[in-house]
Amino acid sequence: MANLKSKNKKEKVKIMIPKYNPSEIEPKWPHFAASNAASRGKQKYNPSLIEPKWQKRWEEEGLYRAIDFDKRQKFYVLIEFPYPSGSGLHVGHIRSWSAMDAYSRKKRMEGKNVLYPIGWDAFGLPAENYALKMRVHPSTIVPKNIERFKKQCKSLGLSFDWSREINTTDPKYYKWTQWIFLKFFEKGLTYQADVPVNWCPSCKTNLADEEVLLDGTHERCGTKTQKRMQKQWLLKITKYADRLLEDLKLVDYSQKIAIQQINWIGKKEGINIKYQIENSKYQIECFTTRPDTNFGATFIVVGPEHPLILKITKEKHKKVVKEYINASVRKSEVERIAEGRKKTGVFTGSYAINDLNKRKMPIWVSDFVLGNVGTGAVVGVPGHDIRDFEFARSFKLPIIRVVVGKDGDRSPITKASQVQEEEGTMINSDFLNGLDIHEATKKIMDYIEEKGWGKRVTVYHLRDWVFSRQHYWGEPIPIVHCKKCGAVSVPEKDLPVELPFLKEYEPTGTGESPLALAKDWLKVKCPECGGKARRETDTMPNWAGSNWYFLRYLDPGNDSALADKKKMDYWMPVDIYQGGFEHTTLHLLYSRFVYKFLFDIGVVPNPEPYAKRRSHGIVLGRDGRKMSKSFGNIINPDEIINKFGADTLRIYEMFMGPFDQTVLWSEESVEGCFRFLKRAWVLCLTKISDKSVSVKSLSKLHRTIKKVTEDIDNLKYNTAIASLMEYYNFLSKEQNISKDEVKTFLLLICPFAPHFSEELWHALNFQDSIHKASWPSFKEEYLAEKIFAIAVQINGKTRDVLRVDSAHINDQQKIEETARKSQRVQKYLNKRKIKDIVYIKGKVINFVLDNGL
RNA sequence: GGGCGGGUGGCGGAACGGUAUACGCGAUAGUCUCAAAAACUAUUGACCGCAAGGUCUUGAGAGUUCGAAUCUCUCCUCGCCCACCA
Repeated sequence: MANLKSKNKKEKVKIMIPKYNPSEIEPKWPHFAASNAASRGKQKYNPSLIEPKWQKRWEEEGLYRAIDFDKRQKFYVLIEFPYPSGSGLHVGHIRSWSAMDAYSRKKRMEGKNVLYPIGWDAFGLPAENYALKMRVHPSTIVPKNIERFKKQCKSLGLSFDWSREINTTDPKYYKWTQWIFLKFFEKGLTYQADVPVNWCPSCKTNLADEEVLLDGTHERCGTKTQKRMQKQWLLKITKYADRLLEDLKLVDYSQKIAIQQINWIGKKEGINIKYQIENSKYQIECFTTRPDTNFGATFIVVGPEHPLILKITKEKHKKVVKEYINASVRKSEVERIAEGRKKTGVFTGSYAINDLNKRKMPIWVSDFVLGNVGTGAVVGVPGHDIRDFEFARSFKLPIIRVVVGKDGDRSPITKASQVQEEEGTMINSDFLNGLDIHEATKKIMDYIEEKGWGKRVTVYHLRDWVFSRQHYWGEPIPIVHCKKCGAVSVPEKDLPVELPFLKEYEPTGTGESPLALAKDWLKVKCPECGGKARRETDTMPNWAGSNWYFLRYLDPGNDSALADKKKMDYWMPVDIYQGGFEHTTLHLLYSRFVYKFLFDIGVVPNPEPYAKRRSHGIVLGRDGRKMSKSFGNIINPDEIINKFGADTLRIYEMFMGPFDQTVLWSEESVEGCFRFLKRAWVLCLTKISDKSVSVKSLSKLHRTIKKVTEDIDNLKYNTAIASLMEYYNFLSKEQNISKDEVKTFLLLICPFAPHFSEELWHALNFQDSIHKASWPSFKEEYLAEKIFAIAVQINGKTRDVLRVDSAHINDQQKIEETARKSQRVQKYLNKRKIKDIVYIKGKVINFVLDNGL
């Protein structure tokens, strides 16, 4: 792997860098052997000839290597590393990577030491399933897929630093994935607990949520899945909930992403209230964010998983309650969805007492109450909660109104639409009467706490992270189970715990991981007592390797740490992280959590891994549907490259629409981009003269520089390309164009079309690579227009346009006079009173007329 | 049910208080050709008009403004994510 011979590599690189001399390399491509810049003008634009040539040169020269500790300012550009699927690169990958490639190239030209790396996220279910389907071992199929991806990446001319390539399935890599797990274990942030999992009764295996279709069936066999409990490893991400929320202030994420994370963490302030059960030693605790409505509580509902149920159920109700519990556990997602909001439930025969008004509230069991939300029990306030209202209606429980909304209606509530309000005043609530609901909430919380009936709590929507899978193709969890010592961590020196090679790796049917079949591998001595012990057989989820991969790029060969501290000091945090919106609440949040943990134990230098995060829109098929084999609308990038070349594909993917929005694929538009490059090719080779550049041309040139510069910075690629096209159109209409203009045009387009521009750059007799050149800068003095077009409006409608020299644009009087002289304007001004004249410098002069006509 | 985005020509989209429809696609006509393709040139929001010119137009409706696609409110509609979250 890439980490082996770093010493050798350095030497090699030295030898491999020849002086950049195009004439020397020409003979390798006989097609160009005799050509010079002038005769090349007759040469048609042929990407299949020039693209492989430059890709080879760039690689030989190591043009895109990032250099540790370089004096230039560092800039770390990160894309989500792909899962190397069997179907090869997707146009969606290319969109994201070309965009960041353009970004990286521009940053390099601006003098930054850019790190733009790539690697492979190759563990996980898709790889395992694909291997099962093809009847090959994942360890043989994964390298093949990687090869294919790599080849495709290279044919696109992406400026990745290949010397830092990583692979999550490499034991040298996952040694550190396991090491991180051990640190979590050591710090008490992992635990094992029974968690509901999806069970396929036909395949006799647990399934990940991704494998269960919306209708609750197993995607591969179509059998209805069931929920059942299984012991799993969990990570305590909830301990970091507050910091994950707070520290969003430290980073620049697009608003959409930040909001989604905030909602996902879902911090809520509320109160846990304990209700005494009548004639019983038990109390039942309910969480609520609306204690102000508690005088309106008329019943209590507990979820079927609630531990107290059978203890508090009266004898004559026990049979019915047990049946209900069993039925609801067996109920699949499908059935729940099919039921919609229809409420079911059974009465336990017990009552709880509301201390506030001594009301007896019947205790019911219903599956609309979820075991893992709040306390698993709710206090029913049917007057002001829709679900409670529906439940009360189904079982004829009393409904009391305790809040009146703005309309002041005090009649009893009979419709769901009358329930719930954001503003209102308390009624029927003793000492709360007349208070605004927000004041009332505060007052009653104080009161309940004072009386000792309950306690304020903060709850989160975020749950602890289920971190184990019963599948083969993942990192083994480095834990040993000993009868005497319990779960013991594998000593650090014994890492990695390598994944044993198993010929048969299909799910076992017992719910245990296939690793349980590796009999020899299983048996170990307990690291603590030396007694007989057994390895943990669960593997990690596919998120495990991607939690920290961006650190490994900094030091891919390190065998004594996940990465050298000094290198992390230099490179972290990631300056911009670009990826799919679908990862906002999973990968993005998880990896922030892991990074924060590593920060706490002194491994990484800062509290947040990504300074900036942006996401892109997905690419849909031409039919407007998601690209998928079953729709037959998948675009194969290789075909596009063969037909039009990588540069056309890259330009098109940037031009197709706003980067952050969903876009449709269009073959015709790809051709349009190809035509653009073809025309520009001819222009650059044929039209150059020695004539000096006109003021008008300079102005257009500098405005284009400004536009492209800013658009790339803001990820507005579609308008960047549009302005390059506009600039081409402008140049093509000029009689003569100068070498300087062509030069700048090439510099501006080179982040998007790196081969095209490199070839023409050399045709213009520049010696070194265009990608080592400096990014062009614009001068304010040239930006200013010489002639302003000022719209003359009558009551806001444009009637004429004046052409005014920039020297006169401050002279309102003169502009007014000229405007009045215009025939088109006079027609309207005639016989009408001018009420007002508004002049906006250089833009508009508006005559406001009396409308009394 | 909740959250977040959108709705502009035949299509993808620009503009985001100041000349709506940049750029590209498509379409129409022409040049070249025996012919076609390619390439090039011109036209291309709708309606009225021979023309000059005029009227209308950014999902619908109201409002703010000298001026609104852009800001505010109401409604319609499409997409994505989450969802019996107490």
